[in-house]
Amino acid sequence: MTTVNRPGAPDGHVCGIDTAMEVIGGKWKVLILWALHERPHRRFGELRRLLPGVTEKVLASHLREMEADGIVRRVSYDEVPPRVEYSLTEDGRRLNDALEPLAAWGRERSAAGRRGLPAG
Amino acid sequence: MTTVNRPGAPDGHVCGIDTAMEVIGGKWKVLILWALHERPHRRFGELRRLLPGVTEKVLASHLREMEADGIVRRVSYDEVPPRVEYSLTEDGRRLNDALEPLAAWGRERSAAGRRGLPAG
DNA sequence: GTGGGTGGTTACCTCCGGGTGAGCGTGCAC
DNA sequence: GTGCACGCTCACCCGGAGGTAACCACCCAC
Repeated sequence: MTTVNRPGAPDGHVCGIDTAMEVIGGKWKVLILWALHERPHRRFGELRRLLPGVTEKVLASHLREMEADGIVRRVSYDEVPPRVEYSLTEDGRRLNDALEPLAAWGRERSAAGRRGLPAG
Repeated sequence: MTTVNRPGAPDGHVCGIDTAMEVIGGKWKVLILWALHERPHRRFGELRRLLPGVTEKVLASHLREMEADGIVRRVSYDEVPPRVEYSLTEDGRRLNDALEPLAAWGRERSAAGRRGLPAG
């Protein structure tokens, strides 16, 4: 998603931002990242409860994509009932760190109470 | 877009990230931000040429939204032919700064050549 | 046997962000 | 009067991300 066909970079990306945007471009991905950052080794149902409104299908596909992107690690234990644990990879942790300034910006904006109002 | 109805914050946001994600959640918004960061006071047609593939409609609506979000300033000169200049507000500049680490992460990832491959 | 909890998959369907193409209103060049 | 450049706006359409709901396999508690 959000792939921009643009010359200038071999992979069609302009400035690294859109590379990152592709990775975090799912509706719930940053929240998953956040949940996994707060505490590593989250289980599927735990994540689902932490993200009220997400459906199993979407959560599962998001996690698959993030695993394929190398930012989430999935460990499945061969038990009954089945147990699966998700955690951040090193790359995922660095992505989360890179998101912190953005989060700070958002928090500032929320604190300032502006939610679509023109800036002063 | 990407609005998550979630308790815990008065505005339905969890951690500031999704506040930011809403603001930059358009297909071309980060690129507009980038173009406006490289040089302030871009004209409409200039931006269109800088973002090959964007349509007038989408560029216009993106700019309107960013203006409403207070990160872009729009100055219209009453001339013929009409001239409109776009620039970043202070908030927009800070947003761009907050995006830098993310861009660095993306550049690193591009440099590492991984584009969806599992992490090693 | 019925229900619950585990972590999914599958088949549909909805919704809206974004793409397409046209038109507008002005003045200048031809 | 025809066309162009500018910076849009409007009406329409499409694709895909995401939502809905059912189902699967397993075991335990009742």
